Amino acid sequence: MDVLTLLRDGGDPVALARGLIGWTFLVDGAGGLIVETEAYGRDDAASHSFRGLRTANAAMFGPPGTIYVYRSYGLHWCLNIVAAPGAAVLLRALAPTAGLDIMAERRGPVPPHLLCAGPGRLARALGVTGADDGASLFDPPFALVPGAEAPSVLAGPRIGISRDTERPWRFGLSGSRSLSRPFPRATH
DNA sequence: ACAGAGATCATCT
DNA sequence: GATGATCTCTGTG
Repeated sequence: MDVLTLLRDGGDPVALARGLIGWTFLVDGAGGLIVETEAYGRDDAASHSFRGLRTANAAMFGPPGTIYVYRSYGLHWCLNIVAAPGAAVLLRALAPTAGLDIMAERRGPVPPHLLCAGPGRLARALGVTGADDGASLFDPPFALVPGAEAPSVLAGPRIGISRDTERPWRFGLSGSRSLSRPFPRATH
């Protein structure tokens, strides 16, 4: 099942998270290669959707392709793409390829490979905020460009969670320097 | 290189 | 009152 079919018909967030590695994500022309993602399911104790529909997580229950933005630790914004109602993919890191100047402006003096190396950094660099919550991936300013070929993808446990910590639902582009953290016990 | 703390707020207990 | 799908800065080895 390819990414476009998953996004059109809705489907497994794990398949979408893995499939998005190597694609390019842009907001207003700024962004880069998706090098790190995480999947969150509907019946997944680590997921914001686990306790059901709330005002803050309503966008996560929208149709496939809905943008779900939440505030993390009271101060960062993090961006998800809905795979199916209650299931989504967290975009954790990009390798910057476009709009480096505007992203550097938003992020301050950091090395280019760290501009989007982490979910909070990524949202900051792309200018994504709570105002984007509920928007559609298929409409401007968002854009998703297919990857060239099947990349080498690493998998490992998700980061920063305290429940269902062992599911290998974090995915990364092998060899990328823009990962938020390395994959210690990485598997293909 | 690694560890710890502070920032900051909606939601949950 | 505690807890996060985090980041940055600071202190120490």
